[in-house]
Amino acid sequence: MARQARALATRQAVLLAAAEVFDERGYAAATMSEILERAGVTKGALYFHFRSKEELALAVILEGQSAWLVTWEPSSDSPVQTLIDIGYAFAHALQDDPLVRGSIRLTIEHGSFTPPQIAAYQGWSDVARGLLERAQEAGELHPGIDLAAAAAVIQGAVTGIQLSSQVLTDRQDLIQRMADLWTLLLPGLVQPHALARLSVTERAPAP
Amino acid sequence: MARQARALATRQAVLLAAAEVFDERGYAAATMSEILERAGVTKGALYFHFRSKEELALAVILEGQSAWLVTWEPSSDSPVQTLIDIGYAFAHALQDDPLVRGSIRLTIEHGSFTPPQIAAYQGWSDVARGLLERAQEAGELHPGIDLAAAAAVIQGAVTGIQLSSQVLTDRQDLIQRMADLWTLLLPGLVQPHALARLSVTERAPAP
DNA sequence: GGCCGCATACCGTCCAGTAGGTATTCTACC
DNA sequence: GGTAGAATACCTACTGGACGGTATGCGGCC
Repeated sequence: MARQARALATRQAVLLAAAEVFDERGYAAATMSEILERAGVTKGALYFHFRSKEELALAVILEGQSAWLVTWEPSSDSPVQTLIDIGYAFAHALQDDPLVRGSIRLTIEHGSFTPPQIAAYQGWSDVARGLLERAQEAGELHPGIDLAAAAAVIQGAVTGIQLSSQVLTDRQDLIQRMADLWTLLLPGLVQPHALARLSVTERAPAP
Repeated sequence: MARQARALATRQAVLLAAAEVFDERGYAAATMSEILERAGVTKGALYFHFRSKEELALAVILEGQSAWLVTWEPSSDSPVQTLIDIGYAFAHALQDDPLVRGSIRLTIEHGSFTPPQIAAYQGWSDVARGLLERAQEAGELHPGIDLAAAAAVIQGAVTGIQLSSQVLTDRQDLIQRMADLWTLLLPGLVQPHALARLSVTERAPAP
């Protein structure tokens, strides 16, 4: 066994560099050479840790997903408030964490990695769906809401808003766009009495 | 001068094949060889009409945009109804028109073509914004709505829903997802009396 | 001293783009 | 209304370079 610390360090360096390059160029346009260069690592080192470009990309996707899931700790408020908070946490991860950025770009770029992509989309939907179920049980939603449909809409809207914000302002207005989304979306979802208790804009500025 | 009919035909064949391949593989992973093969055209012919791969992609983007804009004729109803109808027209174009599909994929895949991409995103926003302005003048919207923000949210949501639908179901549930979006979104946007007159689901089945 | 972790040099493939020639179609003039 | 010749449209064969991946060698921590 005895995994050496140095090995882990270079593995992380490669992963980080790969995430950056994949985020900037996309999978196909990214070259191993640029990843090597940015990681300050040679080809042998990289191919010792990852057997192919595709395996490296898959690793970026998975690491990015877990890296961002780690940051999510459910707030004790209403389920809908938790959903909103998750959205903002996701937004900040997208702004700050290169691994998450790379992971998202590879996920959005469909083509080569169908299974993990579907998992990522479905994962978001499932989280939203679960929270909406709890909200429905708590009587916070309008009656007759189709939970699966609502969860899918939220997942899609978040995806698209993130993408638009990236293209148009390099994600600088992402937080504002999320607030606008909730402002527009919540009245059709939650009942007024629950709506009044929600904080649509971000509550605590990121530390 | 004297554009020959045959030339136009091959140009169209190339454009169509390119749109298909770009749609399936993305810009970087698409190869000219596959485009040639699918178009039934040789390299010389292609490079006579398009000087480079990038120029070909730009042509696909532009043709796709105009191809889809052509189909849009404003209905005489309320501005918001027009917005809904445009959404459905766009959805059908995405399902049926290869040029539109390819154009959208190249647009979403940011990287090489920044100006036309921004134009595409902005264009959608501007159309939505204009219709919302008219709706506001007609007193159909809630007071205090931020038009620019609402337009941006709608544009982003449509983008994301289209993308999710593509990845998860190859756009088969796109129409349903659009209906779900409007169901959830409109209550936060338009006043009840206007809402009652809107048809959220698609009105006339596509011919 | 043995194996983990990495370095270097190299290979086969494939791809965008080009050079030059050939076919097709239009124009002009008889 | 037929034909020269010019412009347009297209074809074939090729090139140079870059890319992902591998074979083999080597140094340092157990």
